[in-house]
Order: sequence, then C-alpha cells, then structure tokens
Amino acid sequence: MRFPTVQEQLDIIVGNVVEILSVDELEQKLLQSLKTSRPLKIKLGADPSRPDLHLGHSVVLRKLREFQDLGHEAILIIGDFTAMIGDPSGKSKTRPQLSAEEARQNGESYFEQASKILDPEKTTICYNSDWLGFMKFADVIRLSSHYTVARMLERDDFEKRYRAQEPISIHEFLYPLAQGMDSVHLKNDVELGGTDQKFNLLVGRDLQREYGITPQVCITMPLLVGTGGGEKMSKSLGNAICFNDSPADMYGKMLSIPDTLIETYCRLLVPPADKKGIEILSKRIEEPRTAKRALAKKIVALYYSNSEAADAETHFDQIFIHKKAPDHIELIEFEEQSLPMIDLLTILGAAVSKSEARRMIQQKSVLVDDRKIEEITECIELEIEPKIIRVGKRKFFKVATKKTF
RNA sequence: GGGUAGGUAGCGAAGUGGUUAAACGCAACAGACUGUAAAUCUGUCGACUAUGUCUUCGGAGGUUCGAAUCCUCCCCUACCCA
Repeated sequence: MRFPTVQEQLDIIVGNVVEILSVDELEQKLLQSLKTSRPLKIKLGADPSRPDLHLGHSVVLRKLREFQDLGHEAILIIGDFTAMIGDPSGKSKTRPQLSAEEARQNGESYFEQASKILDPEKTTICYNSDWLGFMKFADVIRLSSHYTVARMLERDDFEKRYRAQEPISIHEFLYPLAQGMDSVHLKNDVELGGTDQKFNLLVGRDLQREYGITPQVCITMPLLVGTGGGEKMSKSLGNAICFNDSPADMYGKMLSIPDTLIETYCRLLVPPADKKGIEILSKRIEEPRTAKRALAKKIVALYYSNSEAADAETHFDQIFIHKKAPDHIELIEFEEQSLPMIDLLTILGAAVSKSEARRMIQQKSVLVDDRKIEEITECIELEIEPKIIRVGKRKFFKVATKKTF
C-alpha cells in the first residue's frame, strides 16, 4: 500500500481538532516517519475508574482511529495506577480507589468498548502500573523536582480552585507528572486528549524533554456537550449516551438533544465517510426533526447495525408517537396475587423509595394497562395474563403472578 | 504551634433558641403544550407502618420544655502569622 503523503495525512489529522502543539513538529514527525517507514506512536490515556464509554469519548477515539488508518500505532494506556490519584481535572471528587483486579477488568471493558471505534488488531494496550508501580520514592522526588509549584498553579483548574480558596491536595500535583511519566516511558510521538487534558499533555511534553526524548505533539479535541445541551457529556451528570446503551435508548437520547446541537453532534460523532446525507439534512434548519432522526439512526447504526437502528426508530415511534407499550418487555412474575401499587413500584425499581412511588401515583404518572392509577392506596390484582405497567413516559414493566388458584 | 473565617439537603446558598423537613436558585423527576427539541406553565424533590410518626444541618457530648441555632471537646477546609 502507498503511504499517504505528509500533506494528505495532515489534512485528515487537522479535522475537528481544537489545537495541535505544534503543527510544525507534527509535520516533521510525519516526514520522518515516511522517510524511515516507522509509524508514529499515538498515545491516548484511558481512565479505568469510569469504564462506561460514551459519545464524548468517541470524539477522541475516532481521531485515534484516523491515525491507525494512516498506518500509525495506537497505544491505549489504561491509567490503573493514576486512577489511584483521581484526575483533578474538572470536578474534583475523591474517587473510590480501585483494586488492581477491578482496574484490570475495567481496563478490558474499556478496550472492548473502544474497539467499536478502534481497530483492535492494531491497538497496543498497556497499564501504567507496569512502570509507575515500580517507581521508588526517590524516583518520585526526582520527578517532582522537574516541575515547580508556580507552573502547576498555571493550570486553569488549579488556579480557579486556588483563587476560590478551595483545597488542592499535594497528590493532585502528582497526577499530571504521573501521566507525563507515561509519555516518558512510551516515548510516544503524539498524545491525544480532550481540551481539558491540555495541561496534562503539555506536562508530558515537558517531561519528555527533561528526560532527553523528542517531545510529543499534543492534539486536543473538543469536549462533547451532553444531551442536556449545557455541560460536557459525562456519565455522572446523567447526560451521556453510552456505547453500551441499548439501541432504543441510544436513539431516544439522541432525539432528546436540543436542535442547536444537531450540527455539532453530526460533525464530531459521524465519521466523514458516513456523513453525507445527514450533513445536508442537519443544515436544513426548517427540518430539524427530520435531521435529528436521521442523525439518531446513523449513530445507532454506527454502534450496532442498520437493522437495529431501524428497529430502534420503529420502537421509538410506537412508544412516543403512537404512545403504545413496546412489543417486548421482560415479564416479571410474582408469587403474590395482589400487591399494593406502592410496593410493586419499589420492587420493580420504578421508584427508589415508597415515598417516591407515592409521588409518582399522586402525579398521575402510573398506568396499568392504560388505566391511570388514582389512589395511592390502590392494589394491583396480578393474574396469569400479564399486565403492562407504565411509569412516566419511558418506564415499562410487564407483571403477572406465577400461581394459578 | 498561634490567629481569623468557615463546614446546612445532588450542587450553590439563606437561616443564628420555638408552625423549620429547613427560604431561594440550579440540577433532577412528574404533568400540560410539543418533535422524549427549545421556551413556557404547574407540581414534586429525607424516610416510613402516612392528615400522623421518625431521622437529618461536620462528629461526639452537654444546657433547655424546645437546638441547624447556645456551651465543651474533637475532625475537616481556606487565609494570615511562625
């Protein structure tokens, strides 16, 4: 196969990126790689404490895939060691510490999900505990001596917290350094990350230089806004569309994004090859609904298949347009023949507490076979013939009794 | 080590002895209108054996008929001094 020229490669790499530090260096590296027939090492860090990948992750993963397709080497680093620190980027909450085993498992799950975008055959996966775990305290001291407090405080996040007189723990300073050590260890040529990773990426660059390695090129990708339209997509904010969401969920969540996001989503989430029809639609502002449906269908197809995407759409129409229950709901059987509605709702998990179940009924959002439950004291009579329970717009349950009397 | 200011529900933030399960804002949830869009309106938003009861205001004790509010000790955070 013919390797693409530097310019051809650059044209692809530049797509959707926010910043490349620096383009000149990247060009040099690409040139060098062509001359020596040595692929570039492209690094992407993965946080195993959050193994649920969502469309936000896909932005940067797609970029990594593009590098793979250009013949470069993708290295996925599972930050099992750094997870013990918890990246202080953005919202800083102490994360639960992972055991080594959990970290491995999550790492594998991450890789498996990422394989929906990456070429798994051509992806190198490694765990940073393999080198960070063996550093001695003396090594850490040496490492920390390369950086100053003032430089650390330059980081936007630290600076804000510092000014707001919020706590910053010493170990948080170690996070960028640890991540930087990954780059020193790997001697990678490029590191990819979201814009929130810029500082960390730059530390990696500095440290490589300190350790006598050609510094990596840092490429930042935009952060995807969540389905709510405000904050960045994040599982914990509940505004994420996950790789593992069912096709129906994925489709539904896609339709719930604000119209203003259609174009952005289309640009960042759909690979250029698949973009055509949707792109045109997304520009037709008078038809946002059509565009959104096409986009939603495409997204589902990307993570599942065309037929599953079509099913998701049918399913959606049935529930939300025709307001009917879905065809397939898992049947839940009970020993009892009669149960108070409130109890049933909590058992089914439709409500977290009985108080909440009560509220659901009071707010007239509970239907049994299309009949509205009016009284909180009401009991449901379970029969062999299953009954459909609907709570709110999107929760459906099918219940019956096991016993024949 | 000394001093100052703080710690209130998912978050932000009022409240400084008595209708306070705790104002208000955001988020969330439900309903109306829709296109599971936005905007808007309404309601909900600790739990339970439920027109009442129980548990919450960093933690543990104490004062009081009554404490998020007063006292003591402890823990945590920021800032200043060393």
